[in-house]
Amino acid sequence: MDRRQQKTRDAIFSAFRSLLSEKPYSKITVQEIIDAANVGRTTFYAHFQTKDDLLKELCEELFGHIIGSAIDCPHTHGLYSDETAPESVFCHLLQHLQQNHQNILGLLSCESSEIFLRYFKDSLNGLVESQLASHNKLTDAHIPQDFLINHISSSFVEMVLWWVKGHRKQTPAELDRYFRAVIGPLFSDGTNVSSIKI
Amino acid sequence: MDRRQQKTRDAIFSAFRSLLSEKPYSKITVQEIIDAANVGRTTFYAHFQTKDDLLKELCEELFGHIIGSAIDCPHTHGLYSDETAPESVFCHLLQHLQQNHQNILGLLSCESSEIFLRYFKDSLNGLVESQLASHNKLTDAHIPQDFLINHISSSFVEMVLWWVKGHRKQTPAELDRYFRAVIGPLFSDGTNVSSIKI
DNA sequence: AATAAAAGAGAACAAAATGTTCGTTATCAA
DNA sequence: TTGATAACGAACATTTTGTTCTCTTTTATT
Repeated sequence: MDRRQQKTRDAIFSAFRSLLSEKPYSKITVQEIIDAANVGRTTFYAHFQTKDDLLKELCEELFGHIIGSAIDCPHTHGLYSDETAPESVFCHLLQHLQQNHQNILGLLSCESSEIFLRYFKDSLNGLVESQLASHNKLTDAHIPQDFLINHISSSFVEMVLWWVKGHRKQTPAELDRYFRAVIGPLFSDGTNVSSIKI
Repeated sequence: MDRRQQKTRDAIFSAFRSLLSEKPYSKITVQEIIDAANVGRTTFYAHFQTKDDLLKELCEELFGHIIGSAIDCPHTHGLYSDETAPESVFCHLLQHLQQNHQNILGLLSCESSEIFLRYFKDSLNGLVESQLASHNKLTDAHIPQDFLINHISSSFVEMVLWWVKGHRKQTPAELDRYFRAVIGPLFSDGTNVSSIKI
């Protein structure tokens, strides 16, 4: 790809994210974006059809990468840790999020966070589903599988939101413990809230 | 209040909600609202400062009422049922939602559902907090109280969203069972997913 | 029934934002 | 070096917003 294209694209993304940290998505105009990015109006519309299109492409870039890292990572094994698998997928995700990866947490706490959270949850659903399939330890009390998937990924996303709203006072390991405390009891291997290691 | 005012207000709300079921909030113009409501432009701005203001007032009317009904209802007792309290708060809420109360479920599944879900969750947080206070059976495994409140109300809201997206195939009682199955184990009274009555 | 006050209708308006077109200039890859 | 491509910038029609004005209808009160 032409260097100029990539440069312009990056400048627009950067300006857009900077604006998102200041004001809600709906209040941001194309004019503001191109002023901040220092590109021409024509250039913007050559890259993105609309402002919505820009937002969509940003989401895809961010969450495609973050979930991809969790799936590919060889250190993660299953929903939560045991002797053979020292690190849960979720703990890995939390660490990855905290390592300021393109400041994804900033976007999750911005005024337009709903948009990003929706993308985040949709991305997570696939991950959770595959984890449930490989760790088929569910206590089937006639609870639908997709209800559980939705419950688990929603809980994770909402926990991350709670975390960033509260200025990230906890470490990823602590958060992982909270998460296992509320999600762990749903599995049949005896893990219980009262037996969580602290 | 003058009948004309109430009539106009209702017409605008009604038109707005009808439009929300067709297209996302951001694509709805004031012109469309006043055309559908059959009121003049001046009239709209006499009632609402902006389109955002209209949305806010609609949310307040809807969720203020729905949560108020849960708090006031004498048949609800605590987070989940026992012999002396045949109906949980959440089951009552679900029934109330299903009784097509101003079609609140339609709004929770519309293209702009994020907005309503946020209001819904914020309203619920207060309710959950009061319930936790009166039923102080939490297993305190050094898990912050506000984390749990967030987890519970988020789980409820996300369950409702999952429900309406799946065309409401379950009854409120079934949903209540699902909810207690994933939330119940967090309490110290011995209720466990494997002991849930089916 | 008469009347003053309040509410709405309808047209017109400026301002802001959108998305497009065109000719020109700068930069890239070969 | 040179043809191709990307960006610039100015101008433009269009849409949406929010306001202002005059005129008409409805309401509550006497």
